[in-house]
Amino acid sequence: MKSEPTSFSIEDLAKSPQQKEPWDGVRNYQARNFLQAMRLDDLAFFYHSNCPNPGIVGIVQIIKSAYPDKSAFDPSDHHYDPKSTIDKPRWFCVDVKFVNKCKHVALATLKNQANLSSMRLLQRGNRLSVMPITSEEWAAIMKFL
DNA sequence: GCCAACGTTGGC
DNA sequence: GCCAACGTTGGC
Repeated sequence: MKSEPTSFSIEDLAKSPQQKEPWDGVRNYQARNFLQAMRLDDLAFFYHSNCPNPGIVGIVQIIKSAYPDKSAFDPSDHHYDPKSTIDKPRWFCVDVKFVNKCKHVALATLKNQANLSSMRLLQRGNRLSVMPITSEEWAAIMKFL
């Protein structure tokens, strides 16, 4: 799960009440589908994007599976989408809980790993803010921590 | 700030 | 349905 640290960082999540937040504002169909594929208690890496040192910075846990994203209903919200209604919600979010901050694993480090070359995060033109990871990739990255 | 990649919009 | 225009993402 990717976030720009200037808008929401792993530190922000750690400082949140009960260290949990809805992961809302996702407005891409493919990313939405990945959110909906998440299951209660799944773990995810928290990735800092669009910053001086992009990379994995921590681990979060899904503590509530996909439910309608209220920010799409709010006209004053930056992520408002009039095409998403309470009766027919188009966008969804999950709740994530802070698990830990980990050693920073830089994007460059991930790119240097031969066994991670097929990682979705590393594919050309990837722009999804939420994406799946294989158990093999997860295990390989855990060895850095 | 630049630029490549990609998604969305809307005219036709 | 095609495609140009535009907006966004995100590494560098």
